[in-house]
Amino acid sequence: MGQSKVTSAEVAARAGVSQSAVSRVFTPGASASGGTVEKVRKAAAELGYRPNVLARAMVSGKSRIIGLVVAYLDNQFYPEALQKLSNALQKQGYHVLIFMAGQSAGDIGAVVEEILDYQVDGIIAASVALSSDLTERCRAAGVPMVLFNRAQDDPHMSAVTSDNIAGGAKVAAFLLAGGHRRIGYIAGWEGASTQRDREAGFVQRLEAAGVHLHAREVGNFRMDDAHEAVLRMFTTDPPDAVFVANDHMAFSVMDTVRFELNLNVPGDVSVVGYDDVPAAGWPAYDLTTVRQPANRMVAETVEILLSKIKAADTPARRVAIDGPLVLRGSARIPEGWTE
Amino acid sequence: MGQSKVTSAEVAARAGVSQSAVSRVFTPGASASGGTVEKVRKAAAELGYRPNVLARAMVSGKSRIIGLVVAYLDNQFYPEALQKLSNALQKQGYHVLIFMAGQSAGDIGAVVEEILDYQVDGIIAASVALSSDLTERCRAAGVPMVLFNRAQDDPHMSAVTSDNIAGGAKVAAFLLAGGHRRIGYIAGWEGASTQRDREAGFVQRLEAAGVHLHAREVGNFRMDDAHEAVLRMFTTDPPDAVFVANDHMAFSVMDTVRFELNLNVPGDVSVVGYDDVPAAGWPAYDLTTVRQPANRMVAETVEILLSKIKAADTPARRVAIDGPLVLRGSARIPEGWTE
DNA sequence: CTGAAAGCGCTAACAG
DNA sequence: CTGTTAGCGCTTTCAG
Repeated sequence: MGQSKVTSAEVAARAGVSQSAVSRVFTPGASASGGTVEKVRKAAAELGYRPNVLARAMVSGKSRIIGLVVAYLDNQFYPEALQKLSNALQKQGYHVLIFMAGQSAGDIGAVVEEILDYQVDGIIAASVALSSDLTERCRAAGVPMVLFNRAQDDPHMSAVTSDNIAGGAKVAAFLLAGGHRRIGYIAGWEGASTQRDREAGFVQRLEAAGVHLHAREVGNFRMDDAHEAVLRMFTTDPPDAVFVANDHMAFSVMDTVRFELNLNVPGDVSVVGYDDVPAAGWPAYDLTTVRQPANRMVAETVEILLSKIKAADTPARRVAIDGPLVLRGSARIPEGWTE
Repeated sequence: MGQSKVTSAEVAARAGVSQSAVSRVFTPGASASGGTVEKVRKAAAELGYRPNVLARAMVSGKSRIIGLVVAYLDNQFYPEALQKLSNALQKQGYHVLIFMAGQSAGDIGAVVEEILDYQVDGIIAASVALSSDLTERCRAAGVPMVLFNRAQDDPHMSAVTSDNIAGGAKVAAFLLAGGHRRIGYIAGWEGASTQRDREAGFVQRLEAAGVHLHAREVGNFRMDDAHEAVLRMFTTDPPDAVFVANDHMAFSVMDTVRFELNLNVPGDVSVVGYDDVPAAGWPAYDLTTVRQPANRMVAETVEILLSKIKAADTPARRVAIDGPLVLRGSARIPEGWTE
């Protein structure tokens, strides 16, 4: 069968030029005369030649592969991000090698090693926390990394998130303005910076108005945990509003409140989420939520990563992008509220 | 900086053996004495050595990379599949290089070429149709390919789907048993084999009972198109049941029927979907649907692909896996119905 | 079992 | 601009 694998040498032979001439024609920073280019292109086309990316990677040291670590694809925010990330990178001539990380921290280490084995040009870690020796390992290997939708204390680690503190504060202000005073919070996984920041911004703003959190339960960013959490929260002295750390859990919260507790949303209780995933806009939920500006987050991530790839000495950047509170029907809207 | 990139030669030097000895220790089909293995492993550990996958790929001709082409990650079925696919492959020592395909057919060609450039060991095409010259191109390149959740007429092309014809038939039988006679169908994108098969199985079973499709509109597997489609379908002589070609559209259909048409589901109209994505089980939709057995589909896909990689002469296989109709609350359940 | 040697396909100096 | 010459880091004969 036609195991075609055409090499540059074969093209060279057919074009009557040297092998390196062929290489030059296919190398962006080229330098070949019009005649050569034409002859080579013709021969290449006839033979169906395409440069072997791996061989190129070996010698150039650039694989044009970006390793992407992801954990949960269940939360619709991630597939969306993955798609945008992949598209943006593709547009720049890079491709994404996917690594599914288990939740365990030890597991993550193995995953990073595997990534490094592929000589990736960079790593994007979405929704995962890296230990400091892991980040050190990457630095040692000379592979830039940027955290997506998660931040870390290490100032040398680039990270792109939405402005979770401001987001949490917005929700607090909104709920307060709506007249809510018995406000509950369903937390995400406590190891996540996003969870901590959303809660911090939220609580701070509440406290600033002299309002204390009425109730707090942990949902770990999981629907089932969120389900249990709401049930606990409503057993005694139910809140009149609940801020849920992400939309994914908020759907479960709304369903539980409506169909198990038989309460009306937003009549009996207002629900606000975070992310603005597609389903938040579906009429069945119509969830008021803080939008994570995925497009801008992706653009920033790609830009930071690529500049670090181009110049290793580019300083780390930590970006928190502001996202709007999207007003929908799951929470009472204060009269005259505008933002 | 510690651009560590340790090579096998360095390990060899430190271990006091030849470079090829190091290679053997790290090559599965090895053959090295216990002493050598130990010395090498020790030196490698001390230096933090790991074989360069790309270099290995160059000489061995096996990159252990699988190219995955995907189009829509909006339909939750795909992220789920991607996750399972990636995990299963990872378990076998392979990794997934993602390629987002635009919808245009010409675009797909470019994507496949790019994939080939990476010397992938195999290709999984999810939810995309390949032209025959493209499949020919892959065959010529000696790269096996299997279609996931989409089939093609070409008998030489391996494909894994659920049994869409049987699934469609199940829905028809169920709706008929429920006493429905004015049955509508919202089609997916007509270029998709899944769409055609689901409809064929559905209509055949209906016809067998002497029932004609009451109405038919096209939703293209898109929520917005589905929205328009339902609206059209209900303007005159509305159906009392609707089979929607996938869950993704079914959510839009349910929302439209409930919140725009102010009809009751399943009171006024039964709705049945296809896929059984996570959201179908959420109380807000509680969608009766045909389950696509993702785990088994993934297992089959991986198995077919890997055996083709191991032995190029492995014949193509076309698998259609049966999935159950999952009974929930969006459609009237016939009395005494059991399946 | 082990080392030496020959490349995989390509890019990057290096002289012309 | 072009051809020649080295390798990238590794696996794989081939002798020993």
